[in-house]
Amino acid sequence: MTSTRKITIFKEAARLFREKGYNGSSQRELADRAGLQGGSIYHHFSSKQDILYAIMEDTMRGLLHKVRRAVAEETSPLEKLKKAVRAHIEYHTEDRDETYVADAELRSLEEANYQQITRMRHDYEQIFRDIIDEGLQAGCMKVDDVLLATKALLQMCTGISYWYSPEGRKPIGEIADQYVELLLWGVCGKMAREVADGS
Amino acid sequence: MTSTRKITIFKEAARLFREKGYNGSSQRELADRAGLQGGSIYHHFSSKQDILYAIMEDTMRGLLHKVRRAVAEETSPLEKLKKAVRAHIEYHTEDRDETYVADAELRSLEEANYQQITRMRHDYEQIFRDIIDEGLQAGCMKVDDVLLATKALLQMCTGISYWYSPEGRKPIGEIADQYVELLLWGVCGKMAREVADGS
DNA sequence: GTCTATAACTAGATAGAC
DNA sequence: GTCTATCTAGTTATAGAC
Repeated sequence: MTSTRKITIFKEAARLFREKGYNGSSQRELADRAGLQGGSIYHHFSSKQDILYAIMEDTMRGLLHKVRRAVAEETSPLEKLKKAVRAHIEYHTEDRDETYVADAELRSLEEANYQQITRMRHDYEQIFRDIIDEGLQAGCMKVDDVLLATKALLQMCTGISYWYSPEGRKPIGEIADQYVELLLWGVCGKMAREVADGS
Repeated sequence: MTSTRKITIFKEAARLFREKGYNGSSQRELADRAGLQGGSIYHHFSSKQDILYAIMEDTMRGLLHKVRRAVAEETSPLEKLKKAVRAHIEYHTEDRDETYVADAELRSLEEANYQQITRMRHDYEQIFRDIIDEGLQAGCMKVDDVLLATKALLQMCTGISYWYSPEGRKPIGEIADQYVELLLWGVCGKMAREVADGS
């Protein structure tokens, strides 16, 4: 992504696709928002599908990178999970248009692109699955089905990009903290923990 | 929904919209799947948007009805939450095409329809918000922000309609049980509970 | 690198025969 | 109640001027 024009098209596409969906967005409206005429887009991207794929690929690559880095700093499964979830949430609030599109438009990808992005999504989920596996072995976590717990966890956190707004009442850090608390302790666990702690 | 033909179009539309999205689905393909010619659809529905609205309205009404009934049987907040979540999950697996569309195509609704469905969604979320509020007051639940917890909870459970398949390895009842466990206790809470119980 | 013009096609919806 | 034929408008993408 060298030229600034290409970046503008990329960002405006993410915003437009988020608002109206990939199939509900026309190349003309995208061009209009990016400040050029319809045909000019094809100098920067070979097709509308090409733009969608760029958004998806960039997002998955960014997520993989950020979460792997966050996890690498830690050794305990609990700290790894906290860091991973925070990184996931930060990315989903900072680049919320792109992550929303990456999450909602899987079905709009053509076959080859779909295969590639699905592979990256699988690698991404694997990071979380591995952490929970470690947590079970270390005895600090307890779930019946790791795959199910991973899906549930990610769906809950990904959902933030559906409603989060930077103008909202709560700063990102607080939202992330509360999601971590919910994931670790649920709506009841904190009571049991206080009993266990004798507080 | 009197005629069987209308029901067929309704069901096929839910399936098609789920697969390709509202804007990615053509009236002709829908007609084809429902076993009639393009123009014939307009004898049963006045427009494509009308079909989408029917799916959304029917789904929200069904969810409201089912979850309210489930909650009405119980008095304790904990049992209410369990029943409500199970009802939500059951509905999302039984009518997974409709619930998927109802969840994913909000942005494809025209203004007046959007307002109506958003109102129903608000009422639906209110049921869960009220239960958690009761739980806090009764002292059997503990969360920092009820609104945030409600959103997180529903997003996690709604996500089931994105991956659930009736041919899958796990029966619905088991999936629902494990989601309830996760929501109540998180990935760590069950350890603390065992300590508290002295087991 | 951006423009205008347009080709080739597909969309939702309607009209009138049966 | 379903068909066929068709209208109008919008779609992605390309071509060639500047």
